[in-house]
Amino acid sequence: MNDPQIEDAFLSRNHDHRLCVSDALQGAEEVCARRGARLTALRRRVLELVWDSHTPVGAYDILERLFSMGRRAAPITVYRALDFLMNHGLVHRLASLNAYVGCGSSGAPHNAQFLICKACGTAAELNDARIDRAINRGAARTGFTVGGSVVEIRGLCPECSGN
Amino acid sequence: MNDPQIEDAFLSRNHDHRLCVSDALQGAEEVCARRGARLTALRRRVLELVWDSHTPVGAYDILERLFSMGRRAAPITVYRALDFLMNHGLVHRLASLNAYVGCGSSGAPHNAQFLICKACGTAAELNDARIDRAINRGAARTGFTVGGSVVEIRGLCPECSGN
DNA sequence: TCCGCTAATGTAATATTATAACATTATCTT
DNA sequence: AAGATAATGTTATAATATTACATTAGCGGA
Repeated sequence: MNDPQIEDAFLSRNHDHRLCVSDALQGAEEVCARRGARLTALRRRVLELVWDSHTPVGAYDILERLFSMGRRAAPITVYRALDFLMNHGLVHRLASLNAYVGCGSSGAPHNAQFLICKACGTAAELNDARIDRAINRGAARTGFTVGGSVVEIRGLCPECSGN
Repeated sequence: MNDPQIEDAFLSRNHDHRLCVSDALQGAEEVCARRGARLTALRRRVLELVWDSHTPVGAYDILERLFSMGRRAAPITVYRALDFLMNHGLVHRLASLNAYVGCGSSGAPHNAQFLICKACGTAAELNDARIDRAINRGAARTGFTVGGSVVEIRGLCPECSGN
């Protein structure tokens, strides 16, 4: 952390991220209120922990962080909170990582595509209608009726691909 | 199994499947021979068990079946065989199911899309270049460099969607 | 306000999937 | 046959997730 440019980038990214987290939490409050779903303290804290991480977090990471915040909890507690959050489209699960990320484009449960950087570990949500369309068409061609899809793309994010 | 039509379909499917398995094994032999890779008895048996199943199988299912064939084995044994088979493009892993399927369009490791029927559990490999293209373009638009992708589509296969 | 209902969380145990570390055996090369 | 390498065996354990049942918290109606 000696290069001032890197440091700046880091700080501003951190700052952005903090904003992002509070936005996400506020958004979540609203979504839940609108639906009469209860965003309890525990669920809120789990959502916060998911957002706090710059990269997808495992359920047991969340568990540890709860511990370090002084909250004793069992795995099931975390999984239940994550289930709730996923049902309300506030969090996604990445099957290829067994990990969870906050959902930005929230409001309802939905499919999305994820761009997972194998260098820095970040997972960006894509939501590209063209990919969905290609999937729907490809499936339809074989007579398959699409319910939902898991699309997780591994590679290098713009920052890490050295451009 | 009283409807003769269903029975016929089932039998012919089974028959096809048996053909399929022996084709797959023969193909695997050839691929491995060509590369100087050793398709040992164990690996061959694991591949056979994967193909024997009409639906994706878990590593521990394979383990059990090895036991029931009189072969005592540890989990790691199965995982190693599966690793070998995946490295040679003979088997795919379905991340959303933690399960494995035989690869038909074999010859080399590659990405593929999977159509997973939530009614009968079958997983069909798709290999649709248009989906790949959509993914590459969608990713490129964000500056992301694609290494590989996991595409697992859940829904109803033609047989199960009642058409 | 209090009762009773439901949803949420706690608690304990365990299932399921996967890997690490090191020993032994088989196979290939020379 | 000896030595090198690849494959498998053996044991233990890590990492992820769920089941079953008990308790607590929050809500709506008498």
